[in-house]
Amino acid sequence: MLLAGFIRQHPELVKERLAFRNFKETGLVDEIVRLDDQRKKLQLESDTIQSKINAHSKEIGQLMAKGQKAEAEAQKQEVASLKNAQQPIGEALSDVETALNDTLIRLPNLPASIVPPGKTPDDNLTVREGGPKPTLPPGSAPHWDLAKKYNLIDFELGNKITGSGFPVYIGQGARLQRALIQYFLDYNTAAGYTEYMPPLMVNETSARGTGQLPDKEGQMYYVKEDNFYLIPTAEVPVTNIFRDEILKEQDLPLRMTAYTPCFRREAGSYGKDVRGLNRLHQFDKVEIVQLVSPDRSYETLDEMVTHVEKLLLSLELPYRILRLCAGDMGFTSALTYDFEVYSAAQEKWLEVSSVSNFESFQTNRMKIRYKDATGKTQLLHSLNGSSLALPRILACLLENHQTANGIRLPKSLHAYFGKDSL
RNA sequence: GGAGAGAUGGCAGAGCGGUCGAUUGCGGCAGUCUUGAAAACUGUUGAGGUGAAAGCCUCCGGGGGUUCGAAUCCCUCUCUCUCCGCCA
Repeated sequence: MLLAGFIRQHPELVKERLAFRNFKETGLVDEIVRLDDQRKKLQLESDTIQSKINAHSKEIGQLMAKGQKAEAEAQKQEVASLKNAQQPIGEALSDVETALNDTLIRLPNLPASIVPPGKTPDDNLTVREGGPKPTLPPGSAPHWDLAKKYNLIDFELGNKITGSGFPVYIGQGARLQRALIQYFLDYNTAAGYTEYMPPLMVNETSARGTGQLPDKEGQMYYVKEDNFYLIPTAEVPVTNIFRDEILKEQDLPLRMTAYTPCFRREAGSYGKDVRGLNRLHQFDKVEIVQLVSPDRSYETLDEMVTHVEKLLLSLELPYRILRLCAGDMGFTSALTYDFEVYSAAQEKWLEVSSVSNFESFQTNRMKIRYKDATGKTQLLHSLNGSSLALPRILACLLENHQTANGIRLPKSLHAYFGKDSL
């Protein structure tokens, strides 16, 4: 969440940036300033009384030691009246703090200066395109037909076992999944990312830390018995590794990568958006996360974009990089680049990675900090991206590389898959 | 799931209800010594709120209670360890 101190200092700037994001309730900004004023005032009052109580209590101890019971009793009376005066102030303070926090958590991140204006995906800015554009042979098919033809994925079987959006990968299909995961992880660790295997369920505090709660409550699978959430992305457990930590400057930057299945309820999705591998309730993804000093986060974002771009190039897929407009960005992000690959048979672009800088929005919630060169403790910046999400990559590999006698695999996968085609 | 023990600063580990934000050791940082390093010695070393600063306030797993006063007593939750049960 945003820092209350920053909002106090720049209320108009905050309102302007929130409005740019098409956030309607900019009045919350004034509300926050007002609540924070109250908080300070009440805290000062309460602390002043507490200070007196502490002094009296200390004296009572000394009087008791000297056996001056009568004087001690008099002091006790004094403390009792102070506590009476403090009680309503303390209650008001606690109410104000709760209200302040509840309000702060409703504000999305401020968009970075280079975020393009706009409200819908149509307003996103195409930064660049790359990769080979295929010319499909006659009789070419969308991936759900190819998956059936080569017996790679059984969607109906998934329906039987669980429900829609839970496909079953079979034989070469399963093997290709494994090959992609292995390839992506190796690619990331070669670039200096440390591999993690985190839990697939997280507690409420972790879900709150990365901002899934309260924003996306209904989008996560929830285990009521234990109050756990199934992770919608490895970002959640991996970023939370460093929650409540104060890191040393020489430990930075921290680079993490993790393969996990991801679980999303995708309430409200329908129609051709969910056909085949386009949108699933469970899918595999390899994620990259970085924690860096604030002055380096945008440089790091560019590095991560290049990192993902090279990975896509190695898969020989046509891609484009979009800088998301203010209205299309996620709640927690300051700047996001989406990667889309072209699904040649469907003739549509599919998002396969989303690389974002959250600045201190997440680290403020999670209290991920470091000691800078001057010894001052300050918040780190967090970034993450997919490198990469598997299903749509698989869809595009199948569609774009289909030939009359099989599906050709890009060179980068030959060793991992053990064959050059399927 | 049952029985018992425990949770204190980066780590280890003290702490009679009052002067404890907390003894001590290790680690970290700075200095002395040294050509340099090591060793030794000296000092220093948690976080947050408020304030220009001095200071004041809060935090000893989380929450609640008793008390003039709680790291210390009580309740509760979570977690860890030991034993038993179940089990990949």
